[in-house]
Amino acid sequence: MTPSAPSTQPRRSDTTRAAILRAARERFAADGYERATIRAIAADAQIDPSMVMRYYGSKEGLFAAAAEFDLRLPDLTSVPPARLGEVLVRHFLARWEGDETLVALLRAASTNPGAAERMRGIFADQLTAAVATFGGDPALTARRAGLVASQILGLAFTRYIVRLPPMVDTPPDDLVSWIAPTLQRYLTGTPPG
Amino acid sequence: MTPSAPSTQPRRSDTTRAAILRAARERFAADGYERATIRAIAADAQIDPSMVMRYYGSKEGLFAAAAEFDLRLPDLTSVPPARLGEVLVRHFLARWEGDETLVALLRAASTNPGAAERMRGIFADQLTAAVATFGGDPALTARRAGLVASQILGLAFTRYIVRLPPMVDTPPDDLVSWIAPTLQRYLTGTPPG
DNA sequence: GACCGTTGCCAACACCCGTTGGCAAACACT
DNA sequence: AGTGTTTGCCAACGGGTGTTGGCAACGGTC
Repeated sequence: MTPSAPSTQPRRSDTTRAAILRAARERFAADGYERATIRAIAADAQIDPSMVMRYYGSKEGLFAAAAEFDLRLPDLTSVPPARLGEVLVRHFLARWEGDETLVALLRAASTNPGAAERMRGIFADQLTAAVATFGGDPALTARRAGLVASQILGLAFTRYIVRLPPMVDTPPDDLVSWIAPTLQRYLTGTPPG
Repeated sequence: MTPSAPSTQPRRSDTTRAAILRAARERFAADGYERATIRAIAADAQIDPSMVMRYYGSKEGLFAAAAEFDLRLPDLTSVPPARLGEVLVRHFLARWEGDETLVALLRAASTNPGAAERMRGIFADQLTAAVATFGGDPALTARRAGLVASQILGLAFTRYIVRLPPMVDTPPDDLVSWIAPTLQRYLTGTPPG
């Protein structure tokens, strides 16, 4: 049984656990939740499928462990207010390309309620909190964060999931130049109407 | 066998075919491609699962028929150039709320390669063509269309799939006000850099 | 060396899936 | 009335799924 105390002694099976998690992230990112089978993940990790069950309880539990994620948003108060948009797009692009966990989460969120719930949590909590740090009308922060999420997730969806050719071919720097002003306005622009 | 000539005499089974298609769209939109089972769709349409196979060949064939879709983009040349963004957001929002086909396609595109391919076709063909109608640098039209798609699909993804609370709660008119300037710049703005 | 928890594999269970073939009733047409 | 086609259902097949229990090998502890 998994001990309840956090960070106990290292176990001999830690390498296996890590191999499972890595294979799970790959499969979930490539195939989505339902098409990524425990058997395939176990084969990638070169262990028996029953090991996955022992260490993670169930497929849902494995996904929950594999989709653990932190946006690692930088401290926005130390960023020149006029460059907030640029910093954010650049950060998200780098975060997305360097870690397939977010792609796994994005793919799975379309069909798996738990994944959607986690996505909601990440963007509602972490992003909204970051937006709230630099003041502004509190009644609007949630909406601003939502709009930012819509453009960021749309970028990821078209570039990494659907793979629209223009979005795949455009170099990251060009994407930043085009999209930064959008986020800038969502974050600091005066509300329309 | 399905006759090759288009629009032959109406068949007695047309109502069944339509019922299957309607149920399929609902299920695909609600559950995605893999979780929407033929058995469930048949149960919704109150017929036997084997009927689905007879009329649509396979699950892929059924999805292809259910995901037949036209953006019905208006003629953009008759729109005041300064209001292009507003017209587009409003059109997409209405199109999305009134027809669950697009939601089905969006959900399925995350995990089903065929669905992703069709999504690529719709946005690459129809949207790019519409963007091309009002001139501008031809080398940039694909990129402009891709950027528009990223914001539109991000809006749909956060509002209808992940259901981020701020995106769900914001009234359509407010969404139009916020997002229209984004599309306007992607469509007609001068390229950055 | 004896003991006990850990790690791993094998075989199997129960279930659900897409898909198929055959058969009865309903219909259309002469 | 008789014939051929269409519509529909039933039962089943083959395969893949998540999940479980038991059993051998290994590791550290006394």
